[in-house]
Amino acid sequence: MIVKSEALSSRGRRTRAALVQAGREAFEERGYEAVRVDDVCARAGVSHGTFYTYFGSREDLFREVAAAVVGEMFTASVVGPTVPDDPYARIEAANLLYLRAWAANSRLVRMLEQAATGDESFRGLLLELREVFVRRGAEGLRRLQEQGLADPSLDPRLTAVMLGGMVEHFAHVWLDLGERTDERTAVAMLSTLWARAIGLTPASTKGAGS
Amino acid sequence: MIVKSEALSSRGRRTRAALVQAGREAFEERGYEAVRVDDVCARAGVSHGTFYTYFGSREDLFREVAAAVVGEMFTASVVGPTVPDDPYARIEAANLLYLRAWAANSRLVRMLEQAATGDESFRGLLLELREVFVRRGAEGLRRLQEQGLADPSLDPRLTAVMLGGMVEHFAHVWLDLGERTDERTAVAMLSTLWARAIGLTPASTKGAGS
Amino acid sequence: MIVKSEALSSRGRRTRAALVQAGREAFEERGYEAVRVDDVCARAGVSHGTFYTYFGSREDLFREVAAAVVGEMFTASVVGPTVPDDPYARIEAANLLYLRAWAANSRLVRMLEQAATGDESFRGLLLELREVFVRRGAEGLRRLQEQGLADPSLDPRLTAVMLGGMVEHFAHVWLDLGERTDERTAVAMLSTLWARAIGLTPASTKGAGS
Amino acid sequence: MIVKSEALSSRGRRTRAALVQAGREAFEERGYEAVRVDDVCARAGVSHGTFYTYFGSREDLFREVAAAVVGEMFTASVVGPTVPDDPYARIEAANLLYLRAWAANSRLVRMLEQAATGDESFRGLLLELREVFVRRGAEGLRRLQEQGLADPSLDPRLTAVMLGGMVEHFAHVWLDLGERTDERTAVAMLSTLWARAIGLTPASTKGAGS
DNA sequence: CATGAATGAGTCTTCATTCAT
DNA sequence: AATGAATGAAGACTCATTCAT
Repeated sequence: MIVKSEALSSRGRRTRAALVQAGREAFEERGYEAVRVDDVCARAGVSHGTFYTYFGSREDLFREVAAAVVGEMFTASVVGPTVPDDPYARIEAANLLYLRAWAANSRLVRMLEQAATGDESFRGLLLELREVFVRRGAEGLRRLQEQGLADPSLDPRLTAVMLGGMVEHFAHVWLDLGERTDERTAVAMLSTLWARAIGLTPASTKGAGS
Repeated sequence: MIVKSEALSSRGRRTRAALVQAGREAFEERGYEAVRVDDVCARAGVSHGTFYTYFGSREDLFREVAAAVVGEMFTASVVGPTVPDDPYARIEAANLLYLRAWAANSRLVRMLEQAATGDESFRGLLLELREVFVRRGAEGLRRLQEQGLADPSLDPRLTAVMLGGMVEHFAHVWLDLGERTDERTAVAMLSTLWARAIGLTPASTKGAGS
Repeated sequence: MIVKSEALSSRGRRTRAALVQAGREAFEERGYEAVRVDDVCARAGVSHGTFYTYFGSREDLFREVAAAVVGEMFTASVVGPTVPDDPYARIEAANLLYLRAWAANSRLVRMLEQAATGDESFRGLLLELREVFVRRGAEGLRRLQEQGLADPSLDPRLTAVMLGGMVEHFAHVWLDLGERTDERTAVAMLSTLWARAIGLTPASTKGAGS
Repeated sequence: MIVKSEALSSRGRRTRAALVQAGREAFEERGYEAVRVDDVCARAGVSHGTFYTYFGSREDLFREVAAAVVGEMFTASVVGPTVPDDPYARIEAANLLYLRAWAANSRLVRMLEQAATGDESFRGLLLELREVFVRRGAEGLRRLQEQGLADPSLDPRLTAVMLGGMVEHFAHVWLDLGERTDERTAVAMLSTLWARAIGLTPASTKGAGS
């Protein structure tokens, strides 16, 4: 049972939003299983009875948080209007956004993965999230192939899954596991590897070593 | 409190091993948090009380299981004695083992990652696991660089982190999230991308598209 | 705290009546303990808060509903002005009304019995209800005894308790437990048994078998 | 989830029996809804965790108690080997046992009725209980009819439902609602009414008034 | 060593009731 | 009068862990 915001007074909307925000922070900090409904309530400054006015369970809250996160990732990773002309620069721009999107929500996406293990609806959300990123990557590659700038023999989808996974995974290693690099170096490196892997032709594929 | 096998009678050793095996299966199937001590005992065919003869807690059991898994991954991923001469073939051989190692234990490693979130010792184990794979990858690259076969400007460690992550992540996507490919194609693709990314020079870098 | 109708505006009276009616339906359908104040409010189309404008608690509402039911049963079971001359016909007429009265409120009277277990005031109401029916039955019998139409050795009160109980109980079995008969047969049978039991003398005591 | 006695050690059996007994007393005293699992545990002298070793819920416990009660009623109401020759005496003997059986368990049967409202399995148990008593009554009547001792036009089942209901209901009124009579008078009266109602012929149908 | 009964801390969840608007 | 957000007491249930046998 989830009570949607539209059905609420402004006070209700505020309380609900506070719970979602508190939940997001709590999940982020402690992990899904470790979060108690009461933790969330305390953080949001409401009694635990109030929680159940808006959500039927911790799972319902997480569903909401996860949906918000996925939505944000979609938004945040759209390459803006000023697309560079240079293909390599375009890859780099995409990777920067891509890396930031995953990095910003690394913990929560991991949680979503856990949750997806036992719940079909979470699994659906997760697959949807991946699919958007994969499709974008695949389309980018296909365009380059059509322009004769990338190896036409590569399967766009599989390539996108793999190289996209490289970025996503690096975001996790970087932030959650403490691999030490600065963003600039990371993006340069990811982009170099990506560009070379797809056989990007122009001279723009320069080294990006340490 | 963990009672080590060495201190036990053969009957005790058998019971203990049954618990570890049962725990491993249970964790694999249901995830860390969802596994009850009783589930493990039932699966192992012993009473609850017996569990505490050997392990102080569910966490202790998981520690043991995780250590076993990590050990197996180390062993399983060592490229055998018949190393091919061809650098690309070497990369491919390594990727095959690498992919299989991650795929075989994908779920448990994910669990270890969760556990690492809240527990330093699990974090240590996880970092150790990653470090071994990263170091191997980095050394392989360094060797190629020294032989003038790979781009010398690439930072070996960071490259290994990223490309290794690509393989590891693909194992997860492939097995846990149902991305549909056969192993042969996957390994060919991963190896192609890897080889190109590091600028492997010989003609051995052939296409591996769909 | 119960706010009586007299003290209310006509709008208030309407709201109050809606709550009583909704409560009656809810109690009937789901049983006392299973009814939530919110169910009643939803059914009455008012907010929870409003409930407490009129009633201090669910118990207060039930008290009101029970009183209404008891009142109706008193009214409904009064044998009308056209009393038949024939004693058997009179018994039959009374039994018909009696059966209908209990049948119409079977569930609510059962609830009242439950409530009476733990609350003196409900117990009082219940005893009052029974007493009215018992007294009526006893008086009927006494009149027949005085007229020499019924066995004078029967204790009127105890007989009324028992035979009245037979009717009341049958109403319950019939409606709540699904004993299958039609009303006509049931009334004929109850009346036959009743008439014979009190030794009603005239030839009017005809059979009423299947 | 109910753990059956057979699967338990003698200590377990004792604990389980204590819970059933405590539950029975608690239900009897306070009514189904008012009984807390903790009440039962306290009464049985065990922690509330222990309760769940044997029963999955309060409902499970009640199911067990109810089954025991129904079983006892079956046993207790069987007319012994020394059946009197006289039909009236037989009716009286049966009514005595019948009245005692209902009286001894009046409260619990009422509870079973409540429970039957919302749960099919309880409803089944209740109907089974009633059916046994109804069938016995009906068979007794049929035998008398065959012997030419009772009105052959009466439908045995319906008659048994009604007259049996009279006894059952009187047990309730007598014990739970405080109708004041002694057992001897009650049984005499019930038997007289019963005998006359079915048109028992012999002279043995003597008055039983106050 | 193995057993399984017992324990009780920890959580979730419900719902009657209050109260500011 | 009516609303509905907020409250928190009350209870159900789970499960890791202990311990007597």
